[in-house]
Amino acid sequence: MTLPYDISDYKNPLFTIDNVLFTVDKNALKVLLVKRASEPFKDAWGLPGGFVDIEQDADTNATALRKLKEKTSVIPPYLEQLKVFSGLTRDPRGFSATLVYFALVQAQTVQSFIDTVDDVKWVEMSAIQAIDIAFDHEHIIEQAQQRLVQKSLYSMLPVYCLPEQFTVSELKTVIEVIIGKSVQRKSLLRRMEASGMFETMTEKVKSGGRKAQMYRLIDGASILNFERNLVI
Amino acid sequence: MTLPYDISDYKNPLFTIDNVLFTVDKNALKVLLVKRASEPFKDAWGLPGGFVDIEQDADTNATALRKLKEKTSVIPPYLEQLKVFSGLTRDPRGFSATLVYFALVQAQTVQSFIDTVDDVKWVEMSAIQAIDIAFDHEHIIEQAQQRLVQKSLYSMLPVYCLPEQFTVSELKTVIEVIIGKSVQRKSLLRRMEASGMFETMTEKVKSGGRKAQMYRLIDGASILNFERNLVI
DNA sequence: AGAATAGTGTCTGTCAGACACTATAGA
DNA sequence: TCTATAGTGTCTGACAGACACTATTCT
Repeated sequence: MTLPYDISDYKNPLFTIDNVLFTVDKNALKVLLVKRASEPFKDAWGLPGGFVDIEQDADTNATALRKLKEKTSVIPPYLEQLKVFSGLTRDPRGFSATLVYFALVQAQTVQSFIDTVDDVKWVEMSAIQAIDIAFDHEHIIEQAQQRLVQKSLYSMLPVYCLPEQFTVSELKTVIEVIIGKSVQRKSLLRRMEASGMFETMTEKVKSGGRKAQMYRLIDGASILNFERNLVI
Repeated sequence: MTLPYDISDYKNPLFTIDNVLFTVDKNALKVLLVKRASEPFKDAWGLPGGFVDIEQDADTNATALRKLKEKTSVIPPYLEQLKVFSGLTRDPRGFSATLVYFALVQAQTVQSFIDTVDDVKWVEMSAIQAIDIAFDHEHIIEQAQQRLVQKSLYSMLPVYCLPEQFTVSELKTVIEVIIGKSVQRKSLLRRMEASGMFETMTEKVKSGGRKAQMYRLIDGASILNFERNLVI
């Protein structure tokens, strides 16, 4: 089928994909940064991303996942669009628009891979200011963090920073690290029960005191949005 | 400053902007559609949008507003990104990505302009299926509606479908049309008071019974997100 | 037994829903 | 006065926060 159109007829803006991949590790929220190998901002740290490969990627989600897999060896269990950042001045090459995705992963599953390369690293959010960050990526990371905090107040999104099986206390800690405030264990349990998203394992795990019940996300369960926020 | 890059080095996807502009008029939620003047989908109805003009638009928001102004003569008081829809098959010209914005406007302010042209019209959401809609725009409109409903449960966003001054009953009606469920007047008043977003006018307005208090958004007040949803 | 962590019972506070009540305006 | 709409008072219900209490495991 030949159509009388050609993409190159239009002067398209530079269109890219970037990812803000978060994890919680050792009681800190961390973001994945990549050392830029080429200009602009060569040798600065930036978000993992790149151009859509229209031969290879079914859609922009596929691009985001492909780029994340390249840098971490893993497909993250949670991915959603944050927003598009655009403008004339954010990229020295001219008008650009970058579609930013926001993703979560368990630190453990990617740590060993990242340890083998030196152009990819986890950076604690509290240490971001000290790093030379490319483009407007620092601003983008802030926005992504705000979204993560907000969603963690009305959903169980933080489970994606945990292994498949986890205890209530582990979930509690991850949430507290993300939202920066302590949460009542009781409130969490009520929500876990009400959501119907989780199932209990038959084995319990030792934890320094009484053995803890293990939970896991039920296969295919989608993240439920609660009708109230946790109170900050 | 010359850099060793050229946008045309990369085979960019087709990148466009589309708008889902909603209003509430005569107890119905309506969306603005435009008759397509050219292929693909010539003569079908679609969302108002087009290409970024990198000479003219400061960013993609500017593109969205420019396109909306072209079709309605008005800059809508509320605009936010919905999301990017992308893929190989959604546009016959090849891989495409469209950044969709979601906007609200008061029906009155644009009605007289729209009446003068015949390629722009408001369509009731309940009548969408009966219309020949271009691309995946019907799917996009559904997603936008879901977002509008959701946000209307925890914010006063629907005020942007009203004139500058309005009564509690008017706001109540607009919200009920959007979320498709009745709301307690008392709940609304509590929220209006608690939000601090509104101020009362000194004059009241007649309404068939007792005169009603008029309210308006305080200048520069931003939309507050409540911590609970209205219950559906 | 003592320390540490897991888990429960239950009271309070906040705010949405419900709905009866009062207030005011026009016919 | 009757009807229509505006606006208030106040009870209930859902659910988060607080925190004391019990349970279990290890040393």
